[in-house]
Amino acid sequence: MRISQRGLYALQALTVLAQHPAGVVKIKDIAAEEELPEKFLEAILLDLKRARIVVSLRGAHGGYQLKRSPKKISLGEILRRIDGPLAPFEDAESLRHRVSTDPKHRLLFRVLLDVRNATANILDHTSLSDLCCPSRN
Amino acid sequence: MRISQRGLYALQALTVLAQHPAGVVKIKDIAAEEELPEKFLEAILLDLKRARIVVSLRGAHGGYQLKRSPKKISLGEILRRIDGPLAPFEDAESLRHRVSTDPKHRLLFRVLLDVRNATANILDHTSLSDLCCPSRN
DNA sequence: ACATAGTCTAGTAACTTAGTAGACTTAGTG
DNA sequence: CACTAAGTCTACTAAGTTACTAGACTATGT
Repeated sequence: MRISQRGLYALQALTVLAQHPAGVVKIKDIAAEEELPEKFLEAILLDLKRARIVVSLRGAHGGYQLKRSPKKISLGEILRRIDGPLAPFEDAESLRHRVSTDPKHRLLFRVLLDVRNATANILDHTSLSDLCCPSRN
Repeated sequence: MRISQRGLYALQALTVLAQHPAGVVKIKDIAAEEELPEKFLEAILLDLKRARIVVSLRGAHGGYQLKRSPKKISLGEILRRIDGPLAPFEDAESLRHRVSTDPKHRLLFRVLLDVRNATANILDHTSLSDLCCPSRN
């Protein structure tokens, strides 16, 4: 896997929200705090909303907040949503179809699967709260 | 990190070479055996040659062979050469420059570093011989 | 000299990424 | 009710990357 700018921005934005557990935060404020391009961030937050990671309030005094406790939101969940599967290869299927013929390929696939699992293990066991407030875990 | 077609092809080609320890193998034969686009493979092998992973012989009866024992060539070395660093982010520097300001970023960087290390540990400890001839390790 | 096989330079079509522009909708305030 | 602040949606685009291909060149064995 590879984390895109989009993915990185998502993580940054969500840590900002994690640090404002009380109320909603405006896109503009998130963008300002983390120095992210506002319009781009807009699209990212919309995506995170559809993924039910954040909720939004429209109109004056609107903004975003986390839908769940930061403890319950893992980096794995976020990055899978934004950047797709955590595996080091495009899609498992195109790899898997080669596997049948040659035992070499099966072994290679196994190794790449191990890489994915190692990555997922870390990312799925690290939450937003681990990032922004390690004291109050 | 993300393994490109190029990286995958490189691994496939090298396992073919690993299975012909005796002599040289022609690009055409490697391409045929693994069903890879010949001209593309050509460029990849040239790259692997510059990386001193394979050696070539020109002229009639030319071809490629591994420069070292398959046991001594790790997937990490190959993929780093073809696809760049094994880390899940573009370049460490652009991430590192944010780190200074906010402790959040330091923690994020740490997690991503853990991912890279986990990936590297697997890939650097798996060799070509692990892929193609697990019996005679 | 001729055939065979690697080398090198270029280019290109398709796709992805990282945005931007601008109109539209919703909700609070006076 | 008008105004304003804020999210939503559609569409576009510039730049870069990827996965190739074409074709001329060079080296080697017979």
